[in-house]
Amino acid sequence: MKNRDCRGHLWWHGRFRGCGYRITLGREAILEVLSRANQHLSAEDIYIKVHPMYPNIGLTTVYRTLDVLVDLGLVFKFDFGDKRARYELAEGPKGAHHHHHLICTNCKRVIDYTDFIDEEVELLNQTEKGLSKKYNFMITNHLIQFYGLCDKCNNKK
Amino acid sequence: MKNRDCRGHLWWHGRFRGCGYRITLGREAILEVLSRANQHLSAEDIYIKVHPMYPNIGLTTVYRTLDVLVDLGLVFKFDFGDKRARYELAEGPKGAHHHHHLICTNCKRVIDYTDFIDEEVELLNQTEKGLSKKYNFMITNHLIQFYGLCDKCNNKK
DNA sequence: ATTATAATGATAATGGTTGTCATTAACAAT
DNA sequence: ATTGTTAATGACAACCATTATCATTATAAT
Ligand SMILES: [Mn+2]
Ligand SMILES: [Mn+2]
Ligand SMILES: [Zn+2]
Ligand SMILES: [Zn+2]
Repeated sequence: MKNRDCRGHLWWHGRFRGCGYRITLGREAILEVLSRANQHLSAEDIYIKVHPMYPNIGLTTVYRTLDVLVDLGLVFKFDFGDKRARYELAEGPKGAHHHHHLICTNCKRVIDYTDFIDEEVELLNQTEKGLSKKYNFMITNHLIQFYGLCDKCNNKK
Repeated sequence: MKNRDCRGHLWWHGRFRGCGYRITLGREAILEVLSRANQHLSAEDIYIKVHPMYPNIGLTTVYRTLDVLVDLGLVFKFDFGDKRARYELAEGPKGAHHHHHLICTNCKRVIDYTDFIDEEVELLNQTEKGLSKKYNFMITNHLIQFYGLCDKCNNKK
């Protein structure tokens, strides 16, 4: 019975209810899968992983729930160049764990990194501030991906 | 008769031939369209714009040519969240014009910005160097996009 | 328990992109 | 200029992730 507060609610229930969304078994199962996963799951990945605990779920519901979660900012949706969207929890019970990505253009491996160097955090803040002012643009989020060859693919050359 | 060198070759012919690719009318037309465009074109956009100067071209050829151009690094392929890929010349006769993007999550407008603040360039270099060492990852490119609300959409609230 | 309606799931449809294959065009060799 | 090799093309079909539809069910307020 983890990740529950004193009223038996999961950490995301409040945010959900606050926006008029209902708590359903399917949504519980999908969020359970997302919070357990440490990879970047596709909609079908999630659909398959949810089946054992909730066999009646439909793939359509997975897509719809993911849309809601993305809208709420609870989940990030990524495009890593394979043809399907990839989803990843934006924040968990322990809080946010924002990170950036290294993507190998050869083997398509994706490496998360959260260990930003100080300069990177500082630069991002300054850049966002500068851009906001210059273009009168309210920045709420960013996507930063570095492409290249991972250690394995680089050694093969 | 612009963008030609003394032998009547367009600027990209050398790179093309060097990789064993042939110069065809369709490819000339597609690159012409790409170099004239100042927006982010979809494959179909390009197909339509090429028609007047080369009516027999097929959409398949547009896709295939774009694949080649992306492989050669002459064109960048982007995903801005609408369902189609967007293409943009990576370098022209005047050289590269790398830039980053501001994307309005409301009206989907995309703003290019090349006027990096000095710190941004410096920080990017440092970050790439740090990541390369830490993960033994050879970085060849990066994608940086800021999401939020553009001036118009922000004022409507 | 009743009620209003959000959510679901089976299914069909959509649409951007890719595969197939016979034909054509590019270009190196002659 | 002619020929031969083969990359490139285009019409068309197929693919497949994602959406739309709609009758049914489950949620939560009353
Ligand atoms: Mn990640
Ligand atoms: Mn751009
Ligand atoms: Zn790799
Ligand atoms: Zn906007």
